[in-house]
Amino acid sequence: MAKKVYLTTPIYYVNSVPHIGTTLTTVVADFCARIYRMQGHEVMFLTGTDENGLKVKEAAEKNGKTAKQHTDETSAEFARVFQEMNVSYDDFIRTTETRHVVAAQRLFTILRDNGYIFQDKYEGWYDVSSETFFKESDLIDGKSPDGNEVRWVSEDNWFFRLSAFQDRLLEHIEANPDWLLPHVRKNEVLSFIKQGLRDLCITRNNPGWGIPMPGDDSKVIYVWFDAVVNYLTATGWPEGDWDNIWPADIHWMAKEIFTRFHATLWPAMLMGAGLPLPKTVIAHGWFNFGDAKMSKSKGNVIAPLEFVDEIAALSGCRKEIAVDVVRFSLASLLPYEGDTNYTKEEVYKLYNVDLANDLGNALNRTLAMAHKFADGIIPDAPIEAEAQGAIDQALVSFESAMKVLRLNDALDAAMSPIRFVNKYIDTRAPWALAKTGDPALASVLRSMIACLRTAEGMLRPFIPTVCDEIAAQLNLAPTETWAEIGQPSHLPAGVKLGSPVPIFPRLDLKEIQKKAMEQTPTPAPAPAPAPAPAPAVAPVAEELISIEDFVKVKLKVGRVLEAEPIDGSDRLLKLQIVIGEEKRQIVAGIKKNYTPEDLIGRQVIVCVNLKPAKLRGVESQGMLLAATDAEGGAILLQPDKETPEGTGVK
RNA sequence: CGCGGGGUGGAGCAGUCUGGUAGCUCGUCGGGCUCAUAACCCGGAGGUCAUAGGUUCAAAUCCUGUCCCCGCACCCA
Repeated sequence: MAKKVYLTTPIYYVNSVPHIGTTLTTVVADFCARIYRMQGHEVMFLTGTDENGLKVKEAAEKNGKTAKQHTDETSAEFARVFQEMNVSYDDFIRTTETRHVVAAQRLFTILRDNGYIFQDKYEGWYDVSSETFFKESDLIDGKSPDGNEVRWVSEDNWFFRLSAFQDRLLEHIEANPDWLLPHVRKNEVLSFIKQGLRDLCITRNNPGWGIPMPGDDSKVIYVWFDAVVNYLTATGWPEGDWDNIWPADIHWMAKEIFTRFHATLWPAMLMGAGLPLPKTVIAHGWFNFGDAKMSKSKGNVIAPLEFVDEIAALSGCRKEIAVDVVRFSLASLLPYEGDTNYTKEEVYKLYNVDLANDLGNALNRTLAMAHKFADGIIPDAPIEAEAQGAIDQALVSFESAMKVLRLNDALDAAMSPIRFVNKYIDTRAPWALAKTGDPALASVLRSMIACLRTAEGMLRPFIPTVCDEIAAQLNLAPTETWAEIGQPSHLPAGVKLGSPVPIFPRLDLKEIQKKAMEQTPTPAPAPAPAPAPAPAVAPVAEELISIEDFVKVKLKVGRVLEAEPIDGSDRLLKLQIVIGEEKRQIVAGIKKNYTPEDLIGRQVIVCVNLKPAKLRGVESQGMLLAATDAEGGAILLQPDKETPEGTGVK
């Protein structure tokens, strides 16, 4: 039996729900899975969730749930979104599953037996606030690179001898130029490795959640060390015919987990265990969201399923078609090397231009002409050389794009018969041929239909539902294998074509823009001169919260005692604030508009029950309330009159 | 000298590795067609390829310097 083609996405961290970026990675892998299946391979497509790590436990407890409840719920949400997005995964792994715990421990043991994991009394500088170890040479003026206090620690831990693999990794990269893709990323990895790989501390003290280290329950395996093993777990390793799946053919991911983990740590682990390396490791870039970075506070995070519903509602297309619209947009806007903008407006444009005007309309006009000039029957006539050439070229371009997994270029190739046919129709003008009774008409019509049939096959991995619809309107069976695309037998003559029904009703972009303007009151360039009552539409646009929700936020009056800048930060100031009896350290991003001198002695409003966070490694125990100016600078709120510190605010 | 990415017609990008007529999508202007979802097709205008220097017969592309922008540096695909 031929080895399966094995494709993976990263496992997603269960502390957030899937957004358009998560969906991008997963859907891109799905494109590949569907392409390989059509090309006759047996495919194993894996995705899943990463559920270990201390933060998972903390997040669960914060929400009053057990870690298990929390991970069950979030993991199910990922699975639901992927299913709705028509992602054809074969297995969904969760790192809390027994099979994974067993595999991770097993690999740990093998590496230890092979001498790549060693116990050491760790002695070195430890930055408590960022929970990171530093070398002597990393320290700057006796502080961590982030400017935090470090302390000398000496404790038992377990290390992975990553440094032992430096040369072998470099050799492997040199010997396999397309192992790491795209090449810009490969270059990053090369320079990262050449800087020197350090042995990695791969155990942590057991917080009661995580995979216990074999032979020592007081430690758990470091999350990243366990997470990458999932790719091996899902093959059944070390039992059964796992090597019918492993090695992975493609690990897909986004760029931030490429260099450090998938292009160095993971291959080194495999080398150390004597296991074959994945054949291709590839990272895509990020989506940005227009002017603004994606951030929850700005509310510009695109939730995939909501966006699907929105497209369906705006255009009137079916929801399953809207899913394909989003899939199409992900392929089309895929940030292969750099980052790229992903905005709803951009997707609407793609919808109209590529899907409605080009693809939908090409199908529509072709079917209409076939009915008008050939009784709706696929003519028995040769395909014109020009059309066949375009079809062949599309297949060739597709193939070469897929060699380096440029899915955006592959999509372009799949669309090319459509772009061709629109020109072709214009050049050959079937209506004119019909008028003069030109015998070429049958060939021209058949050529047009052949282009659509080709696109139906080639676009199928990207937009399967749309392609089903195209096949249905052509009254042909859906294309199943890549080999049949472009073959004469794939387009039987004499078939009675269906009637044209628009798949993508055009979007009225002007109307959408107008609506968007109404919903988002344009940010006032200056403070509004007249305190006009808030427009009635404003609360509708935002989610309403109850008074119970509001009072959860505990606000108090405080006074700034001390203020000092934080090294290396353009925005942050470290403040000591007195709030009644209490004194707190708060880190605030207000350096743009305030100097420390401005602040000392000043009264401020503080949110006192915000979860403490570390900013640049400095603990912040609350948040100052402030307005945001046009440049993103902060404008602090303060009581209108002197107020005793500690007074509640609501 | 923290790390990374980038500066190419009005907008968004490709081309840079492997030097050789500056390309794509949108917009804009003009024309064509009438089969089609006011869609489709053709053509025009618009670029000193950030900047200074160097290498070369030849530079957006290679080398050196300078300026500018963005992301990261909690978390995040």
